[in-house]
Amino acid sequence: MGAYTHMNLNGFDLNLLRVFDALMRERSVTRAGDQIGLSQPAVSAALRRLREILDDQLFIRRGNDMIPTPRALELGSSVREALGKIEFAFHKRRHFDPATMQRRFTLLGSDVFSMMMMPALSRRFADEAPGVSLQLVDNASGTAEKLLQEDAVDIAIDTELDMSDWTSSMQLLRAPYVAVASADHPTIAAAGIPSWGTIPLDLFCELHHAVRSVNGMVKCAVDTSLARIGRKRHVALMLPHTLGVALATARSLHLAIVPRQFAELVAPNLGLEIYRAPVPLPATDIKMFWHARHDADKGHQWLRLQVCKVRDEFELKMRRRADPAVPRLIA
DNA sequence: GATGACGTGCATCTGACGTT
DNA sequence: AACGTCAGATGCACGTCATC
Repeated sequence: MGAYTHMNLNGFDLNLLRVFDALMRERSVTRAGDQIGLSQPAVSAALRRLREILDDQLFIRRGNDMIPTPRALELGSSVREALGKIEFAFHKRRHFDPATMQRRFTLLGSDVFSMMMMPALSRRFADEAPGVSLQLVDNASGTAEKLLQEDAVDIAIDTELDMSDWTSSMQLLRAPYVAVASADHPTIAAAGIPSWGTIPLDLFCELHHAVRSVNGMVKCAVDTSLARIGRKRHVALMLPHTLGVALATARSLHLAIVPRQFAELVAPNLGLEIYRAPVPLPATDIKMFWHARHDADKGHQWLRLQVCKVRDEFELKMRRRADPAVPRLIA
């Protein structure tokens, strides 16, 4: 840090930062040039000058990929942030008004997110930004990163993903897990387990489970926890959506592990009862991801703010309903 | 007008990688 | 192993532009 404090910027071509940023994004000299309107030799020459100035290779060629050095990775986010601020300063509108915004926002999220957030989000948009249309696409395909890069979606709501460094993100929810079963499940009733009671381990493993799985693979924290103590559960039903799992569970003798917020939302309407699992179930962090190119976009900022507000409202509503002993839902 | 910086297009070399 | 393909690096000639 100290070395930069006295860095002389006289004669430093700030366009080199655009080249650097494009290289960080594209990992290719040719594609970086395409992106910022320069030829490949021009980008190559700019990279040579950057290497001289920073005394670092910055990108090392491996096949058809340009791998950033630790120094480049260290600089990447700072350069993006600086360029974002410059772009923002040049393009910001003096008076941003959601009421006059004409735009379509596409969000990527699960049916759980859809049920928890979309009704309130849609109300907010109808009230404050009537010219904006919202679309939620299912995240079952597992291609969030690709869709963000292609600008096919504005925001992806998902669990902690191994995203590229061109994404920005923020924590949205912490989702603990609970077990749900039909409120008149005879075996659970016979065992005398109250609502929010813990299902005994033997019974937990004997009951048939319904799980959400988009690709037929079942790899949940509950299975890991069971395996650790030499036990396993019987998965009898796999469905691609959590709501489908909840509906099937309500109308069968199955047991399901679902996010707690979702369980609390649907249990009263579906005739489900909520229980605790006999093994520890680590909570999942749900994050909001977007492309860093939208960091300074006023409309996008407003969208992100609305998602956070709806999240806060939802949290408040669920805390009012919940047992005071229940821990906070949001990290 | 001379000069320097920086761009382009083109040719060529080089290395990685996939295919045969 | 040989070959083709792809993409980055480099050098060259030349054009444009700003500055002196």
